[in-house]
Formats: sequence, structure tokens, C-alpha cells
Amino acid sequence: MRVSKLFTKTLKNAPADEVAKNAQLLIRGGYIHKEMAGVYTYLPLGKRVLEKVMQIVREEMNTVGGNEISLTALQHKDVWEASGRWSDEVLDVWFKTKLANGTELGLAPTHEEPLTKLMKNYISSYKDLPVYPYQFQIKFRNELRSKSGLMRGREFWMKDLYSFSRDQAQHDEFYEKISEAYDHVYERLGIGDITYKTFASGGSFSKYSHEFQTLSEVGEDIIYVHEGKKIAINEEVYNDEVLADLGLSKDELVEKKAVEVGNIFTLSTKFSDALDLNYTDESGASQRVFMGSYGIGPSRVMGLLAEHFADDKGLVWLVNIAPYTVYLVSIGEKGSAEADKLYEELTGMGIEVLYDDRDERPGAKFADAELLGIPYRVTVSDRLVESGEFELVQRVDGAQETLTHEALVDRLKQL
RNA sequence: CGGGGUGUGGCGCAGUUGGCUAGCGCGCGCGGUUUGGGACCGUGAGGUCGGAGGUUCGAGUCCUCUCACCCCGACCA
Repeated sequence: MRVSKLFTKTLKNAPADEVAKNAQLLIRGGYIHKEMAGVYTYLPLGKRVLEKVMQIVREEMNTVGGNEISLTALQHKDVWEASGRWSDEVLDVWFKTKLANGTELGLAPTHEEPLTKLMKNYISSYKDLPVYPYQFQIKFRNELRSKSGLMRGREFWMKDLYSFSRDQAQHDEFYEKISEAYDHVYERLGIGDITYKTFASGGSFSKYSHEFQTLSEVGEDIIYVHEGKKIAINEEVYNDEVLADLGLSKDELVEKKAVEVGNIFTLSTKFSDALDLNYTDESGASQRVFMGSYGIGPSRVMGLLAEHFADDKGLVWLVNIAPYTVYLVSIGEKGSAEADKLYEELTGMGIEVLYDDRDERPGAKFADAELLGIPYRVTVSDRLVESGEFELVQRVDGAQETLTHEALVDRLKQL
């Protein structure tokens, strides 16, 4: 992509109504635009980052047998009445609306009910189980107070996978598998070392659920971390009984602030009871389907990554989530001619290049490269053209190298 | 939803005790000089001051209502 063709622009100042660092940087870089409190538009660069996060999640979900689908956001109330969650008393984040004929609808804040109902069409035998449909979708939640930029929106992207198993044993097996898949996701997102599988309250059907909590000063959750075992306990269940269960003592644990970047939850038969989702076992008897739900919020994750991977100059994306891998800067006339060629060449090789072909001074281009956080900056100037060299600078540490064309291409091929 | 605060061109801000044509910086257009760290000079365009009502000879400045946004709390992925 040529910067001259990108309709967004960078800003020197962040809007005054935005306090969260992630939103400030993302808005300044032109990644997102605030539509209203807790509601953000993804602009070209932001859309690419969001897609990269989602692609990593998608690959890991597919690895454990996920079937990607796309459920509807508009929901009839009847399916929610069946589970008792249509009432605002029970679920207070509903956005409700109506069809022209007066029929009440809700904008889905989550999808257990509609999916459970849907699966009645496809699950009838034990041979149909287990099965793991999942989707990426915008969830609508009428939060009393949204805040922290992308971290708590009223409209946000969520990957929600649901497991349908024949019994607790089959469920438990998958629960462990997806827990590992989540580890892989956070590893690939670059936050594996600061993300802890955290014991949290399990609701009425299981003793615990697990949250994946990433350490962050802007976190809303308090967790108690065991560094050695790489696990943590959410403050909501931080008590003697839980400590005893896990064989931990208070003096081994450290209190930390963290952001919940995912959760896995045993639902048991709560929704299959409500919506009558059954299967026939080998003996011909009807049995309830055993369920679990597993969420990751790609938009929240993107906010967290922006918050975490940044310095005083701007964002510092890792290669696998950066909107582009290389920021190509041209300086001078000869430099521009050479940069044009290099842009075509690299793009042809499948390298994602953001080419700053604008008639701007070098300083302005460098500053934008840094604000945008593109991992590698390649500079082609008149001066370098003379010596037949290219400059490669890493965003993360500013490390600078002067390379021949061949050496440069070799380096970039490996990213 | 309780408490606190803020709304003035795209962004950041100023605007005395009400006073006459609402300013500044960035950004934007045009001309020129520049070109390895967010250039400079000149010249333009762009706001009716969140909205409604009121007080007044006169309101961005005062009053009432209302909407939006931010922070703290409660709640929540």
C-alpha cells in the first residue's frame, strides 16, 4: 500500500476525550475512529491488525477441530425467554429493538441460546458428537460505562466457540485441549509470558471456570499469580478453600492487575436443558448434550497489544500482528525512483509493504513510521542510491544496518 | 446508575467583570524556497461557540432544561 493512497492521516495530538493509551495511539495513527463512547470504527490499518489477531485465533481454533460459522446479531426474544435471559433483570446489557410489525428483537450480547437452538437441527446421535462451532462476531452490550478505549466497548469483536459433547468426560478432554490452544494463541500474540491461566468462579455447574489474564497496569481485574506454576487465582475466588484445592499458599502468590483476554467455561447442560438439546446414545436412550463456551475478544486483545507494545514514539507491533511488515521511506528523486522499484519487488515477493511515497520531508516520514509501529523501516535515499545501499532500521530497538540489495531482500524474506 | 468534570473550524487550545468584525497553533488549498529527524516565507479556505428556551439594548460569556463526552465508583468479556 502506498501512503499516498491511504485515506487516513496521522495526528500529532490525540483527541482530548480519549485518555486510554491504546485508543490515543490507535487514533493518532489512523487505525481506528471513535464513533461514540465505546464504539470504534476500524480504519484500513486497524482492520488489518484486527484481522491478523483474528487469523491467529482462527488457526488455533481450527487446529482443535473448530467449525467456523457466522450467527446472526438480530435475535428473536423467544429463544432467550427459554433460558430466562431475555429479562433485563437477568441480563442487564441488552440492546433491544423492534421489527416494523412490533416484534421484539435483541442485538446478541452472546450466542449460547441461538446456537444451542440451531444445533438441534444437526445433533441427534452420539455419533454427531463432539462438535465445536465457533464464530467471530460483533457483540452488543449496553455497558453502563465503557472505558479504556478498545478494552471495554459497547460493541466489540468476539471469537466465541461452543463445545457440544456427550458427557462430562468427553467435555473435559476438549476443555484441556482448547486450554492449550489458548496458550498457543497468546504465545503467538507475543503475550504468552505475561498471560496466566486464572481460576475464576465457575457459575452453577462447575467449580471453576478459567480466565486467561494478561498482566497490565490498565487491567480491571486483580489476580494472585504463582510465577512458578504459571497460574493465577482471580480475586473473586481468592479464599482458603480455593488455595487448598490448588495446593497453594498465600505467601507464594503475588497480587497483580490484569486484563482478561479470554475465558473457557463449562456450561454443563444449562442451555441444552433450557432448549431441549438431546442426542440418542448407543442404547437408544435420549441424553442431554453437555456444553462449554470459550471466548476471546480480538478487539480487546488489539487494545491490549497497542497498550503493551508501545513506547514514547508510538506503537511497536510484532511482525505477525503489524498491519504491514515494512515501512518503505523514499528520500529525494533518485531515492524515489529506486524505492518504486523496490516496492514492486518486495510486494511481488509477498512482503507486506507500506510505502511512504509522499512528498514529505524525511523527518515527517520517520516520525510516522514510528508512530504507526511498523516493525521494519527501509530507507532509500539519493545518498544511498549512490553507494547502491539500503538502510534497514528495526522499530523495536532502533538497530540500524546498511545493506546491499541482495542482503536486504534476504533479510526481509525471512520475516 | 451515584459522584465529579468538560463541550468554541478536522485535532489541540485562548476568549477578562456580558460589549461591537470569535482568535491562536497544528492540519488543509495556492505560490515560492527547501529535502536524512515532524521545514520556512507569503497568501487563502474553514467555526456562530453541543442543542433548545430564557434574561438583556447586547450572550461564547448569565439562568433553566436537554444531549454528548471524560474521570472515580458500582457492574461487566
